[in-house]
Amino acid sequence: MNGKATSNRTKLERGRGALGPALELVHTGRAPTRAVLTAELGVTRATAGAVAAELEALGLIRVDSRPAAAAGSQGRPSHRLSIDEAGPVVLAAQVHGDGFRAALVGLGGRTVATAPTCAPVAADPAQVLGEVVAAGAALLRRSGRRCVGAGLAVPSALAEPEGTALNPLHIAWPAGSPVRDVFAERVRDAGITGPAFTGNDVNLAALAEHRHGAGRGARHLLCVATGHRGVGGALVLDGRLHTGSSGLALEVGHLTVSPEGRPCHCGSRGCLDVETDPLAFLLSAGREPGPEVSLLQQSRELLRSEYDDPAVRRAGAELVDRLGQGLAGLVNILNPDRIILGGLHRELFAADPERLRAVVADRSLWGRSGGVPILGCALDHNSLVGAAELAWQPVLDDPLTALA
Amino acid sequence: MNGKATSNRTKLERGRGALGPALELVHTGRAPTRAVLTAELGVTRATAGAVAAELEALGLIRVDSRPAAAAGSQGRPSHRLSIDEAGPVVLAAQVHGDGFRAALVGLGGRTVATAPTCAPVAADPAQVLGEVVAAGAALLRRSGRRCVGAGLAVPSALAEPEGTALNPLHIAWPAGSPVRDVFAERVRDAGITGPAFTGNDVNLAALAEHRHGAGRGARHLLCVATGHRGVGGALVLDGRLHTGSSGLALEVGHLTVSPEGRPCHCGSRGCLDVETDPLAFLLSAGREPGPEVSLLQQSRELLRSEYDDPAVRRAGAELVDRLGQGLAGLVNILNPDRIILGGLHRELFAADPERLRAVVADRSLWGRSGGVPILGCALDHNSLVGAAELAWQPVLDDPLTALA
DNA sequence: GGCAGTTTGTTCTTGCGCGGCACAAACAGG
DNA sequence: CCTGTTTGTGCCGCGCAAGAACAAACTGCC
Repeated sequence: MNGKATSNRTKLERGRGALGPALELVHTGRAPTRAVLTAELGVTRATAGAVAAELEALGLIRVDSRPAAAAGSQGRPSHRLSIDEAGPVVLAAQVHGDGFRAALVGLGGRTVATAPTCAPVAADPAQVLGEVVAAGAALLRRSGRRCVGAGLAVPSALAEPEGTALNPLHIAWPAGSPVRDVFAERVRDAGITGPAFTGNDVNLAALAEHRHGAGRGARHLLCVATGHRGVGGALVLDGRLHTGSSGLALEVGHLTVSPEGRPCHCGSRGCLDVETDPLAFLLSAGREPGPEVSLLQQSRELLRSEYDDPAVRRAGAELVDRLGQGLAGLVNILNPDRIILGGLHRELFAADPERLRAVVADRSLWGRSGGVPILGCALDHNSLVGAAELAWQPVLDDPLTALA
Repeated sequence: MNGKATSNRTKLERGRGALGPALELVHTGRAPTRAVLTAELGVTRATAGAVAAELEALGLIRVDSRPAAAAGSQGRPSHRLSIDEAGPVVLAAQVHGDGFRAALVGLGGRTVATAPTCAPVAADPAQVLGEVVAAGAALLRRSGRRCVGAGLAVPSALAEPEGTALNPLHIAWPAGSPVRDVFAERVRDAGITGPAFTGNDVNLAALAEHRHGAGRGARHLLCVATGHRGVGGALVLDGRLHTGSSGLALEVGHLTVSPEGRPCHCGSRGCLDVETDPLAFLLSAGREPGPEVSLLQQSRELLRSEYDDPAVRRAGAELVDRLGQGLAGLVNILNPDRIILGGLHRELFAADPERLRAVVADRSLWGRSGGVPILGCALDHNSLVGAAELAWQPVLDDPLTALA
């Protein structure tokens, strides 16, 4: 007993520097066993063992002594690594046009508990954020698990480093609301431990897809999505979100994709925003948008149930062509190695994948030689999971300090 | 004597990990003294001293024991750090439409020796690169200094990771020429020690400006330049060139900047390429481009000597407006914290800086709140210096290994 | 000129993270 | 049951850097 404790002490004091990278490997599913961890970290088995033991001692991961399923290869089977199901969680929150919601998310991007969506969103950010944090705090109390931080996804560009919402979309918040500070304050007031972070929803969706979804393994990942009105973009470079020097990067909505197109409030014509969002789809298909459900839902319904209608089909093809034009422009500038589409763009793409791929390849320089892989997003609630990623980041960077 | 040698040994074996960062600080002029180095590295004085001593022992920098000029502050003056003037150099080479040339470049971006420009550029890359390497080798022999690598700047996008020239501009090389391999081979054959690198000239100019020129201190630096025909772009993110996943990033020439504009070979109209290059300027000013000197020289001459002519002035303003439109589009996507212009764009900007600044601020989202600083490039031969940076990079990353 | 105060350089000790090695453990196959 | 292979563990030592104590070089004041 005593000897075991002593050896544990020894282990605990080793491998501090590699702790973060090791946890990130387990977190993103790239280190299923200790042997793989050893190889991925490029360290000795002794160091990897010490690191894994310390992460286990911190309650973050589990090291199975007996490998459940024997690996097909010969030699001694390696210990299986997994996220500790009883480990800490983070509070993830999202505000969007249809309401707001809170969830608890563990390591590995696993949603542990979700509160029902609340609607509508009041005009006062402080009130809404207070309610969503309260919902999260209730989930936390019920779960009895430790909380190490909180993340919030908002449908607005955020000025960096202030964290004020520049253009809240589909919610009646005033532009310039200090959402980052307000959220942090509400989190603190609710007695939730750990730091609080706020990010743009499309950026966070991209981050989540990169770590746990359709973007895994991509070096330069471009995400483009349209929800209700307008188009959002995000870029993950070498595993890190690129938000630009003041948080305004990837404002892709005003790329010109149709010189003769619809007028846009920006003063130009044929912007991606007004040519490829759900409203543009409905108008192109000759439908009158109704007020009862969201434009996105109406568009989805149209695409699903009336795709036989030539007008709908033609409208879809038109939007795909415009979207392809915009993506090609982005490809020429950013040269990503993968593109992920969200919202209506994902559905349009799914309806005719080859058309979009062809347009992008045709309009981008040297697109013929290869072509960028295009995929639909693969995660449910990816903005929520992305918000959780923000909160997990300090733990991934330095577990010892973050959990101290 | 013996004691001194022993203490030197001790110093030499310390501070290995911080060696690269320290050299980079001196290289980029951010560590003029040992005290500043200590602060920038965030280490103790002892460690910084050991690092500086080892870099001096490697022949890379010099540590002046007596500070030349007393600093205005009180306390003991710190030892001055400088690049060792007798230290190693790298071979830098550049090929462009008007010829090719070789130079020797030391640390700190200082050009040590330059061979005269040779013209014209033959159609065979192997021949041209053989000649330019031979010119560099001659410089090396004459200088008697140690060479630790070679870098080449070419006017073409390079496919990564192959290093083949995709679209050689203004030189009669076949598309797809394996310039990186050919250059490396010629360098090896000439008996030049150290690895050989090849990059796009605009990218390398951006890198040089970031480290030694108008881009110093910028986090996200965007460079746009026009030489003879077409427009090139480059992006430095957190000190590293962003070339995209296959080397094709920042192909900015086909951004639409004038929907009703001139037709472009890409099939579209009003591309940045055909609207803002020297040919566009001459045509807009109503001048017939002559064959005797380059389009860039004709444009510069026109701008310098006939700026009183209303037609020239109007043409300049038109180009600035188009360029501003393109830059605004890039700002919306990349959100850089500084923009540097090269070639004719620099001259047009210098002729009326406020006009371009106003257009960019007006056309970019939230441009009013701040506005991106725009500057002309500040370095002579920035592509050449950038090519040298490529060759220095291994030394900056790990001096001990690179010089072994 | 002398003295206090400040900043920097140097030496020595200490700690600790990790590589390397030897050995034990767990599997497959003959 | 033995061999070969792969993985986990305990132990040693090395290299890197922090910290403390001291020396050195300069400013400003008396």
